[in-house]
Amino acid sequence: MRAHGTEGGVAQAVFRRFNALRPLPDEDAAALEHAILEGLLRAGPGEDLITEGDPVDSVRIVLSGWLFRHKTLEDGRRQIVNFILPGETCDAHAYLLSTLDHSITTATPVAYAEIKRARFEQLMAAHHALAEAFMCETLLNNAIQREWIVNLGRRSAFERVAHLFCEIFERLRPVGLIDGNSCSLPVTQTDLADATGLSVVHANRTIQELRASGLIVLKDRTLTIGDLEALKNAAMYSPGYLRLYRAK
Amino acid sequence: MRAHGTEGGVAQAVFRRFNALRPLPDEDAAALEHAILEGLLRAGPGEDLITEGDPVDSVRIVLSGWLFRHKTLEDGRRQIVNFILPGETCDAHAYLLSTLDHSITTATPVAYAEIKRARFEQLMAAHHALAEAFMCETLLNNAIQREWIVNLGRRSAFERVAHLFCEIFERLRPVGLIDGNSCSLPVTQTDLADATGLSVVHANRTIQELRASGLIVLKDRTLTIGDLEALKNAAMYSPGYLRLYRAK
DNA sequence: CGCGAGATTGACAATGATCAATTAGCGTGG
DNA sequence: CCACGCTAATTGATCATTGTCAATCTCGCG
Repeated sequence: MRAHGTEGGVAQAVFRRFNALRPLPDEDAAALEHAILEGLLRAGPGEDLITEGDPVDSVRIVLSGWLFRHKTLEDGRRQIVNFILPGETCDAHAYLLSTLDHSITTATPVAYAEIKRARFEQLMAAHHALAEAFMCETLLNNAIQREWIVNLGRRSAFERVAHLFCEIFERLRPVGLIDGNSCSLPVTQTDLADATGLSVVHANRTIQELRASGLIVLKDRTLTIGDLEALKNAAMYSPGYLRLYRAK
Repeated sequence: MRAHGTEGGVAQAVFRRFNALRPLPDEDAAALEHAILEGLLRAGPGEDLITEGDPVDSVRIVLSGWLFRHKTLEDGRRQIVNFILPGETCDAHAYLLSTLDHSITTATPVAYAEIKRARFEQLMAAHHALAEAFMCETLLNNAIQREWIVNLGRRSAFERVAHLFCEIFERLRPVGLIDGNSCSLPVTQTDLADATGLSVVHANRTIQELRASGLIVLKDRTLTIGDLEALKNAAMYSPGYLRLYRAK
């Protein structure tokens, strides 16, 4: 079963994630792993993998490290539109569009696999379950984007930041990247501000409020959530949107 | 060429849209039109087509009328997460997920086609270009959601509302629903407020500001944009995100 | 030790929310 | 035809949240 990496291998996060989202037949998992191993790459922190307006001709699957999608207005206001966490795919199918509407930048050193469009399409054609799995991933991503819209439109600063922390924690869980009640949070407060639509100053004060209320500890790029239920309540977090996989 | 409805038929909006997004071979268009005609349905204004948490077992394609996707927090705060305009598809592939994470409600009387999952999958399997076209639609929808995140996170109230108007106008253009520099805007100010993350009162004041600055006329559910470029400038609108179709 | 990035603080300004009426438009029943 | 009742739009007054500006602080690193 090494083939689908349930117990190691560079693509472990990917397979853990698919297992939670939409389990793959061994054969499909093996084919994917094969494709991944063909295209291993690395990037340092702060590198742009894709810039808004670039044409896209491959699919990238993140094996380790964090990235974020972001868009910037003419006058410099920046909004982070999503984080991309280990095991996630940058842009399945995005090659169907002419260019990308946003940029993708690494927050940490990142290991990823690049699969060329032709190779990816061939893989999808040959492995139906794999095609469905990537489709599911796109749909889940969609659901996350919608929840971000709610977050920005209708939650207070306090709720927003709390919600983001809950979401990240729950997204890291299936890939095995939480450790007890802690997880890594390798981004600056500026990034958190840009993800929550706040100014840096206010993001900072909000984080301090969260600390003061005993809901989180955030230190040395590590987030610790003492009482996840309490944090979720504070965030008006509704669990549904991340658990959308079809039982069978 | 009646088959793909370029010049009439109930599904005209659908085919106009696909033509702009990703043109279909006649055969595929005919197959789609056939499926649409099999499943024609109507709904009155203010009806919920799908409610958050419902399982989804079909795809709905809107032939005429407006709907919106929305999510509501426990305490009643509501956020409209997108509008669904004529020619657009409610949830291609959504049946892959267990349940929907949001609700879809009609804003006006709506005519739509419902295609059952099995039928839809059969259609996709038989018509590759059709499958790609629906995929493109999902990706475009994704891009719109991201732009909404920027809108809510980084634009002022004035810019937000202006941006929403620009977007709606540009989305109605390919389906032939703009008339000179006017289009229908069949939603209440409460809906606009919920789409832009503002209070109704402030949404109202913002609309009045837009009127006072001569950028728009909004009366009797009709939006008129005197100078679209000026409105786009005021909105910090960047054109890229709606023009993502691949030239070839 | 000095530098630079990131975090933090204080003072103040501004955007947008809330509360509470009031007005306008429209369809219905008498 | 007109009063009533409803929904949507509008207004005024006030309050709260969040942004801006300008320092200062902390800490890892050469």
